[in-house]
Amino acid sequence: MAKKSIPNPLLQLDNQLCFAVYSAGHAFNRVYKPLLERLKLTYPQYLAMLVLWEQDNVPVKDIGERLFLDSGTLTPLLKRLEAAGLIKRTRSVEDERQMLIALTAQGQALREKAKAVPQGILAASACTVGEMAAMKNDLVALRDRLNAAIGD
Amino acid sequence: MAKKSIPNPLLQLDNQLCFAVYSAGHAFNRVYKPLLERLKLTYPQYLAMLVLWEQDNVPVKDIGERLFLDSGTLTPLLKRLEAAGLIKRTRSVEDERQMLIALTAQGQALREKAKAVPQGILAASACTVGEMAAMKNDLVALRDRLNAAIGD
DNA sequence: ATTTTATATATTGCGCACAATCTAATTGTG
DNA sequence: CACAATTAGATTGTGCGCAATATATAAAAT
Repeated sequence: MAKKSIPNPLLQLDNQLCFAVYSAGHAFNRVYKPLLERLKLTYPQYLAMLVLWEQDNVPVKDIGERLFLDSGTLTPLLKRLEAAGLIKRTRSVEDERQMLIALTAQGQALREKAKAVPQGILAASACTVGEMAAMKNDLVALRDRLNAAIGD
Repeated sequence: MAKKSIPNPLLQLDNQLCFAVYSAGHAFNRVYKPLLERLKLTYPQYLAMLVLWEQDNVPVKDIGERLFLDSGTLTPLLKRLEAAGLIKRTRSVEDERQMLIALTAQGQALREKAKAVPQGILAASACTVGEMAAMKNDLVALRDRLNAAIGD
C-alpha cells in the first residue's frame, strides 16, 4: 500500500509558493477557456490581443517584452492570429529585421466582444476588486524579484 | 508607427491578476530550471517527485488529484521518470485498472539532493518566510474558488 | 447473472514555452 | 570602408497541459 514518509516541511507540496502559483495559473486557464472559446482565442492569444488593443502596429519584440515571451513562442502564435484574420504581419521598412504586428478591422472589432471576459473572471474568482489588486501587486513584485535573480 | 488606444481599465494587461499569476509562474520556472538541472528533472517532474516523497506507491489518480493534472499529462511524464530510473510503474493486483507508482532506490536517494532546491528559491524570491506563506494561502484560496466556479 | 454505468489509465492531436540554432539585417569599431 | 558584434525574427526539437477518444476493469442496476 501507499507509504507515508517523514515530512520535510521545505519539500512538502502544500508549503510551496511556486505550486500555489502554478496551480492557480491552471485554474485561471480553465476558467478562461469557456469565456475565450466565444472569441476563438486561447489564453496566450488573448494576452497578445490585450497588448495590441493597447498599442497597435508594434514589432514582435515589444509584445515579447510585455508578455515575457520569445519569438519561439510568439512567431507561431502570431501566425495563427493572422490565419484567423485578426492581425496582419508586415516587415518594417525602417528596420527590415522587424516584423510589425497590426490589428485588422476584425481584430479591432473583437475588443467589444472581449469586454465581457473580465466580468466572468471577476465573478469566478469571488474576490473584491481591492483584494485582486493587492494580490496582483504582490505577485508582480515577486515576479520582478525572481526575474532579477535569474542572471546570477 | 505604433498607435495607442483609449485604455479600458478592465482590458489592460497590467491590471490582470491572471497575467500576474501567469507571468510569476513562468518566472518561477526560469528560476527553478538551473536548480532542477542538477537533478535532471523538469519542474512538473519535480512536483510529481514531491508527491511521491510524501507518499510512495500511489496510483496515478492520487498524483493527479494532488497536482490537478490528468492522465494525458501524467502518463508520459511518469514514463519519463521511469525511463530515468526514478520510479517503477506496476499494475495493481486489487484493481487492475490502477497503475501504482513507486519510488526506486534512486528515486528515494534523489530526495537528499533536492533539499538544496528550496533554499535557492527562497533566496531568489527575496521574501521572508512569512510573506511567502501569506501569498501562498491567498493563492490557494483563490485557486480553490476558481476551481469551484468551473462546473457552472 | 447479465447489462449498464462508472472509473483508471492510455493515446492522439493541438498549442504553448523554451533552449538551441539559423538567417538576415543593423550597429559598432578600427 | 571593411568587418566584427549585436539584434530581430524564424526554425527545430522536447516536454508539458488538456480535450477528445479508446480500452479495459470494476461496480451498480435490473
